[in-house]
Amino acid sequence: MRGARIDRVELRRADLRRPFPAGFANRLQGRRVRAVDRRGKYLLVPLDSGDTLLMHLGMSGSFRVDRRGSRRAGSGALTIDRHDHVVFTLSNGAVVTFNDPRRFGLMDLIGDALLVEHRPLEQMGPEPLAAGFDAAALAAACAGKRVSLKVALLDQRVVAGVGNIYASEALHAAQLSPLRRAATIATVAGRPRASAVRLAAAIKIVLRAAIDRKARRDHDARFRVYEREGDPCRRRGCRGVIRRIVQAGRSTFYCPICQR
DNA sequence: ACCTCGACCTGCAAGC
DNA sequence: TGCTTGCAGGTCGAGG
Repeated sequence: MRGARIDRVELRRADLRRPFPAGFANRLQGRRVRAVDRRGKYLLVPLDSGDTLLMHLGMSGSFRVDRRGSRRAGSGALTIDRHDHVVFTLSNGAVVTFNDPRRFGLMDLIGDALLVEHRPLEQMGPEPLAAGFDAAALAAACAGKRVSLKVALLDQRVVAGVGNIYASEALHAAQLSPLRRAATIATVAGRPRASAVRLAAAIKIVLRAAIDRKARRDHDARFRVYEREGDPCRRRGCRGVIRRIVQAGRSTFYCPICQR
């Protein structure tokens, strides 16, 4: 998409999680894509018009890229799935299709002046893989929080982009119980606790490893705790059995032996 | 201001 | 086979 012009936008329904904004397709058509960025779980596509296309995949959203004119069996028409909701046709011959069975995804178009006031973006915590994210930042964000550590990690204001799988994975890597109050890793006397140091490092390691696996298209990815209820803990020397609990309506997986 | 809960949707697997 | 139930990678508004 980067550098290309958006020649055509086809909306195959009127809404995803929310309605598309007024004039969505018209405001996109003919515009050039300046960049394709990400902040937390949001995709940001600034355009030459001064608008930014804001997108979120929700739970089940995905993009597919087809090459116009590429050979396909039978006709030259591209196949359309019933959950293909938006089709972008680009000047470089690419056709980018947004598919989302559950429609928890989101597309919005926001003028740059208003973008800075966009609530979720404005309040979003630090990018975990950026230099600015460390034990001190994490500890500060957890200060005074009465929620559990697991629920705090899912709060995008604490740290950006950590979802339900990697919240559990990071806590296991840091050997911290998901049930602890978030405030228990907060700063004492100006210095982050060892638990905050471990958790900040674990988040980075777990996310980098996950991105790596995806980059290598390794679909054999094995989680250490996620979806492993009843299975043995994978920590060396630990004889624990992975447990599943529900926190804030979401599944949490952890080892009750090595996570404290 | 902070927190928890249910709602929003469809698809799939397990159990009966 | 066909029904029901529960669960799924995420927000977000209502209400406590």
